[in-house]
Amino acid sequence: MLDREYDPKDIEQKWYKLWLEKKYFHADGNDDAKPPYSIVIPPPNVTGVLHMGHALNNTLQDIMIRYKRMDGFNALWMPGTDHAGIATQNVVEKDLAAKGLSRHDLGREAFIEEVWRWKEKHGDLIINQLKRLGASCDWDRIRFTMDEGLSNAVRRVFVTLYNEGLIYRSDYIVNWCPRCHSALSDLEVEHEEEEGFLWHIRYPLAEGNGEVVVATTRPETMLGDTCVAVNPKDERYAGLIGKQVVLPIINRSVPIVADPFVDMEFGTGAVKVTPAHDLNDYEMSLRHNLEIIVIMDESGVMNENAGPYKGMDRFECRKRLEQDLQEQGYLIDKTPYKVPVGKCYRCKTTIEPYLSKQWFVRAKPLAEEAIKAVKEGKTRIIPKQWEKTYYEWMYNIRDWCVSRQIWWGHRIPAWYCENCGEIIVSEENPTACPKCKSDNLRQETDVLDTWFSSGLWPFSTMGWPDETKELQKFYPTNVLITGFDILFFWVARMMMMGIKFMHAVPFHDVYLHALVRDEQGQKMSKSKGNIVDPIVEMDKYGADAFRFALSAFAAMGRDVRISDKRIQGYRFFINKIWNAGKFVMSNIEGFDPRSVSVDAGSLSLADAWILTELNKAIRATRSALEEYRFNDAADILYQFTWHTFCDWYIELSKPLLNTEAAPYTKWTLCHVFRSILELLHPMIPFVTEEVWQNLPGSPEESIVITRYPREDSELDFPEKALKMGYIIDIISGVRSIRGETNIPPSTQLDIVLRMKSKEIEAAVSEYGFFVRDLARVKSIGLIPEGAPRPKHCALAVTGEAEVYVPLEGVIDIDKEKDRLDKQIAKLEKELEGKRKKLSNKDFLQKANPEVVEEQVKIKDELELKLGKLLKAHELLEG
RNA sequence: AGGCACGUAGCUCAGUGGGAGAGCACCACCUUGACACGGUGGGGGUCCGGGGUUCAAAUCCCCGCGUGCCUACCA
Repeated sequence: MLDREYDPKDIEQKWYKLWLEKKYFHADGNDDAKPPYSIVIPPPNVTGVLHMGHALNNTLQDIMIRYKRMDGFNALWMPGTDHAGIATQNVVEKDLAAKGLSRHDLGREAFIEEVWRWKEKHGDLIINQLKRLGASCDWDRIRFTMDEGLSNAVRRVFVTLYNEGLIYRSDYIVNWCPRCHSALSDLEVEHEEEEGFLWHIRYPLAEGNGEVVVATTRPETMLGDTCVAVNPKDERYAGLIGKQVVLPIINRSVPIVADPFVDMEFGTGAVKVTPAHDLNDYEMSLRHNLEIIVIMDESGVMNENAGPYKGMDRFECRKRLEQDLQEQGYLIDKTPYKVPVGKCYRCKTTIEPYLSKQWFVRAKPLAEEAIKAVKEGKTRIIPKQWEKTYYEWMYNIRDWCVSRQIWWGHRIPAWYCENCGEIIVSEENPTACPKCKSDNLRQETDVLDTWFSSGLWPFSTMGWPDETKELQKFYPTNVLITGFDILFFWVARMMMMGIKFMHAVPFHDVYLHALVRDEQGQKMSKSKGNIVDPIVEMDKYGADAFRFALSAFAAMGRDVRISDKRIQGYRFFINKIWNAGKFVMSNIEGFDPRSVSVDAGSLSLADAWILTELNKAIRATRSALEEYRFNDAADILYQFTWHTFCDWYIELSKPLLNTEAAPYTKWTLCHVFRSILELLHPMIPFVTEEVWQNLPGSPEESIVITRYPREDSELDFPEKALKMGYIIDIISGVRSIRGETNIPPSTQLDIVLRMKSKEIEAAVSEYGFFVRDLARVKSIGLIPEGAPRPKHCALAVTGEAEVYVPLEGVIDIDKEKDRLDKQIAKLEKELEGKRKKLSNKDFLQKANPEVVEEQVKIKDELELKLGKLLKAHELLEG
């Protein structure tokens, strides 16, 4: 028997523990009887804490995997965490800093050990939070991107790509974070517009009196200028090309060159060129064989090439330089200007374009295959609108900078021979240079971008490069569920790597869900203080309510707006289920569902109706889940559970439970309610298990492994369901009159019905008690069609009946007149539109005949209803 | 600069060619033996503006206006 109120806390823990003990979540690699179904988790950062995005993402995955598991699949949900190079290193460095230490104090090896210790200590926090959410991952298989197996995969991939010329090492301008002291890929830079300035600076000619004025948003880079460029077509500067100008302050002479890249319209049409600190300038320097001068160190501090500014931070330098230029008369103009600025996605520090030697993946050839796979439908991107974004990025893909100057991560398997300069890239640590046999080898200190290893996730987690039974069975995975924000970061790279190394796409479907925002649609951030903490929500309302809220809002627009209040709303839904459970249980005590065999003949109208409705709900839910329409699935089940089952069927069952048909009603109550729990289980696993366990005659030891409901044609009774529908309409009609004319619920009514057909009249005669009970009616009179209408009555017109409620002595007749007036006005407006449409010759000629027919039918119905209402109004007059 | 979305009831959003919908909020009534975390009934909308296609447009097309987001080597 269930407690008075539903209390999630103990119940959630109890069941999750049992599910683990029973190993329900474990997918058996040797089970060949069931078809496989697999999902790999987007691995959260090992240092992470569960946020709303994780909660949404993992709830959706759990819904799919639980659904498929129940539906007879060998379902594998592969879990794990990501080592998150920069993020994790930052966290541990911060921790050290609190003790007054830097990573350099420890040295590389000791620092890495420290990170591992940190991981051991805090790494399972987010895993436990996922368990709290109810995630049914196969925890026996949990992986970490730095595990030995996965690290081997990384090495294999790196070496293979290098040997095929798809990885190369080169000097290039990269996005440098002066705070993280590392290069970043293009994707790891966030672009923002900042309020800045456009400075106009005078560069005097080396010989003679002329000058060239350049415009720049970053005056400090002037110190590294190696030329000034103008457009060859620009007549203003035609005579100056080839001459020298002198850089103010540092008095270095640089040439004026002509390059078509220069936009004549912008600024003065003359560009200062700083090859070491700007990508365009770098490329221009290659075209003109220019000198390259690096003016900052890796912390963004000016170096010896900056002359008097050496040792200053880049922004301090800008200020001082501006002052000096001003004083010495070189600064001509300074106007406010919106400047695009790149920021480090980890620490928001302004990125410095910086010339350095880095490792790159040649992305184009890999991208081509990844594009093809989607074009050919081998992988579907859902919703489809994202396909275009995917193509757009893939077509314009640039080489991927994969080296990072940090310590935590997969160290690049490359060695440099100190003797002959040979580069050795190998899976095994080399002992001697293959070229000069020297053993004086130095290993590359850079590590790989975290996304490099994440890109291998769908197959590295399954044991690749070994040929495992898991790979054979579960690769490609069925679906990847993730946020659209990492479409390029992760999805695109898994596609490239999966196709390259497995010769098959990593997943058949990619479902991209929205980002979670706050009530006002704002991105959640600590600084805004608008963070909704999943753990807090689960503490307050339970994991089920929280999960249901997430699935209900999953596909609404592009954002998921979550608020405490909405979660509370679904908490009420959980409680509703609980209470329905209490009702069902108390009424079927001692009843064995297996003692009854149901058939069309034995079932009452209400039983037949709800069973038919159940079939509809099953069909709709399944198709919603198959198409990842999580919100639809949630809506359908919310509606069916609350309004169809609780509001109508439970109420209808009450009178039935006192009749001799009671066993059938008990059976139906039990069957439908059990089905509801099973249908809902993937979304709200805990409460459904608790209630389900209390129902008699459950086929399995847990709802987790019971069969997901399927449509049952044996339990489909459309004719009876239709009749039940008519009776429901009559009840609604009476209630409506009662409500609108303010007849108190305590007043028992006498009503008179006039039915369209004998058949329905018979049904109403047999099941009049439904109307009496649910509409609080004392007596039901039946009059034949064509018989005179009773006087002083309120009228409700349904499809199959006219419902008369005598009002004399019951309420104010005028109120009923008002009510009818309103309905008449509404109908007349509608009718007018229809008549107009149907008198339009063009419509009759050109519209689809079925449409015309339907419109005529609607018009007839409206007219009939209107006629009855007008008549009723007349009768009220007396 | 280009791209992708979005603009429907007070709020959050469904609906995507033929009778304007849901949840929450609101109003009225109701302590009926599953549930007041409840029940019953109800009010509320120039479907952003303008033009076009069509017999018919919230729905398709174009142009505005507004709002998000993504991409980009605009000094």
